[in-house]
Amino acid sequence: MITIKDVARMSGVSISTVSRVINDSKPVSPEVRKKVLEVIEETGYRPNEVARSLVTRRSYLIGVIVNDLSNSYIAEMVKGIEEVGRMYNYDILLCGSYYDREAQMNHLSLLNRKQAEGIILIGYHFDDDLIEAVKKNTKHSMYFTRDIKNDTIDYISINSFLASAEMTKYLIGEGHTKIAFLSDFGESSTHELDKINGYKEMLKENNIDFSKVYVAEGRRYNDGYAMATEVIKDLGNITAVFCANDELAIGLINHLFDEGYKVPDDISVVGYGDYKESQHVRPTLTTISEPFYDVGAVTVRTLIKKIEGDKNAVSKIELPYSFMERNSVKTLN
Amino acid sequence: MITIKDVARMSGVSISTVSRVINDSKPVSPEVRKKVLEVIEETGYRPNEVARSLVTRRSYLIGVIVNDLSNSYIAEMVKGIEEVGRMYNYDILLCGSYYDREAQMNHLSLLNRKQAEGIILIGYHFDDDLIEAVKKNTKHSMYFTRDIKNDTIDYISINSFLASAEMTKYLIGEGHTKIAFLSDFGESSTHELDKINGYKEMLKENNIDFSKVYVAEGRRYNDGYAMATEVIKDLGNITAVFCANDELAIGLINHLFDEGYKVPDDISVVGYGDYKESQHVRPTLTTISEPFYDVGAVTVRTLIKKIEGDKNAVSKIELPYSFMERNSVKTLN
DNA sequence: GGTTTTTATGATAACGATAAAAGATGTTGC
DNA sequence: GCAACATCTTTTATCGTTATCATAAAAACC
Repeated sequence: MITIKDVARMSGVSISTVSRVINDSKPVSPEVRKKVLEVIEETGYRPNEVARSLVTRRSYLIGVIVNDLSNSYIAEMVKGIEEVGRMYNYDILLCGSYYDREAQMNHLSLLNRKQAEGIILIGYHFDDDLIEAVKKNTKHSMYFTRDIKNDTIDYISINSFLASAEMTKYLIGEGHTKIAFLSDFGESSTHELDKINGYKEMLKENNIDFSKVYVAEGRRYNDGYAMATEVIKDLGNITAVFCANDELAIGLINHLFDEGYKVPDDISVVGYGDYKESQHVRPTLTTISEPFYDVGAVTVRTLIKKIEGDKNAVSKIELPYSFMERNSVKTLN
Repeated sequence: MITIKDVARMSGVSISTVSRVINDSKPVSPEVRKKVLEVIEETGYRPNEVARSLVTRRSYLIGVIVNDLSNSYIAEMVKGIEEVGRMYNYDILLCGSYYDREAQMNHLSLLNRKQAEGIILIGYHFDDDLIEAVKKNTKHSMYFTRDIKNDTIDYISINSFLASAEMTKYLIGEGHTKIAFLSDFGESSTHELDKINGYKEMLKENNIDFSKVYVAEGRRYNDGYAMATEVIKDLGNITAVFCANDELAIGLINHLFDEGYKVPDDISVVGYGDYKESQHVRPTLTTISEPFYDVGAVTVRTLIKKIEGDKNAVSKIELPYSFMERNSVKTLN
């Protein structure tokens, strides 16, 4: 390993001078600069960032704790984080925690020891003590999405209450009055609760008495697939199912298909999130588009602003959603 | 920030003693140990890994350079890398390069400066000079998958020639003789070339004269979608299309569907890779299962072995594939 | 032309930890 | 009782940088 010392020796100057050339921090005479750069070029010298970090007290490291990278929307967010983070010269240390609290705690501690300058938590169900630990140990942090009990933390999200209400309104507009909602974890997070509330509120506003909330075991494809048996039982009573996320919806639609029912002819199904997959299934899925890439991008940008001392960095942001009409809803009127 | 110095002062011992307690590296008397641990507990002291790295010359950092994280199979591999890497106490620094050579070079340089102990490249089309740069600057590296011109580098892959031949054999067994192959980048990488060769070889073995290779613009959904127009033109002449990857296949199937053609009734389509999506579409896709999670896991495990000095670490591994029969092929005999 | 100011460079002390050598204390053996 | 040894602890050097301070040389001033 070649160090700054070697470069100094080989160019016949002191290490301070080499450091100056590298960082452009103080004036250096043209001849000396040229010589030093030549030696650097020749030797392929690269400054050791570990040593640099130690003395500058900057790591340019952002830790991302994420439950499951195999979720397509999470991958999309991470992509946004990585890409924008890198634009600002920050590196992304990825930590997969797979819904395990102990793993999350370990990652937090690790990121701390590694001198990470900020932490992004992606997921829904963070325990209070995890959040306390983050607040206590980390200078800067951001969350996606906000959690039910902690409104003091900084987050980027979208207004799921409004989005959900708009989707419900659309279904009503298409002539549906018997609309069920398929929730993932029920009312355990603000985000999910908002969706249910938006749905119920819009029904109320339209003087529709009927409402029904299914609660799936989880939020993945299989959980939606499993719920189809319930939905099939109720086929006479409902004409549409509003699913809390696209994966649930696709699982549901597929199981209905496998049992011989057609969407949207036999029943309409809509999703939420606009995961990449929702354009790749047939029928294409009518859904709410959450801009996951942008969420990641804005999250990391805000975090970097905070790291760099911007006191005015707005840190509770709701990004706009959009409504994506596709082919999974039947018009009844 | 509380340092080892503070802990030493507060426990009334030298910093070396504190270091020993932390690392269990040399004997420390029970009373002293207890006292030090108390102080650590009280103060919430966490050793600074940056400083530690500098002196131990270990970073426990593995860099992953990946073209596009929004590919579901890549996300799955990264998951395997992250999870197994962490098992062995290594951290994963994620670098997205989006098919940009300059970005790849920058990442390489960055990982070097950060003292990464190993690098994993995930993708297909790495330039020779990138690979040269990796070989020159990095002690240890692994690739997925192997590249056409560089057989000196270490990789984990699957035997795509055999896999492709097996799939072709299956189609022939189902009575197909007019089988087309939809390639992604043509013959630009060993991996892709092997597939084409496996397909052609099996046709030859069965004395089938007909062969036809479409070359798509890229390897994503849209590229498959676009190719449907070509396929439709040939509908009288071919009965099956073997796609180089699942995303291409799904795009193709969907466009066929959108134009009123049914798979597998009007034409059979098979894929390659067993991406998560292939179970979530209807019809479900018959395909070759590449164990992406395992590929990631084995890749990182092998890399760690090399880092830790295991001279015998086998570094050109082909993992077993498996054949997944689903519902996208029509039996003709 | 001597003093002051500017500009370029070098020497040295950090940063927060580990590791090797040296020192202090206590224990054992004969 | 003193040498020899084991056990624990401190001292000191080091990792590869940057930052501060000091110094030498050159430029500017009147």
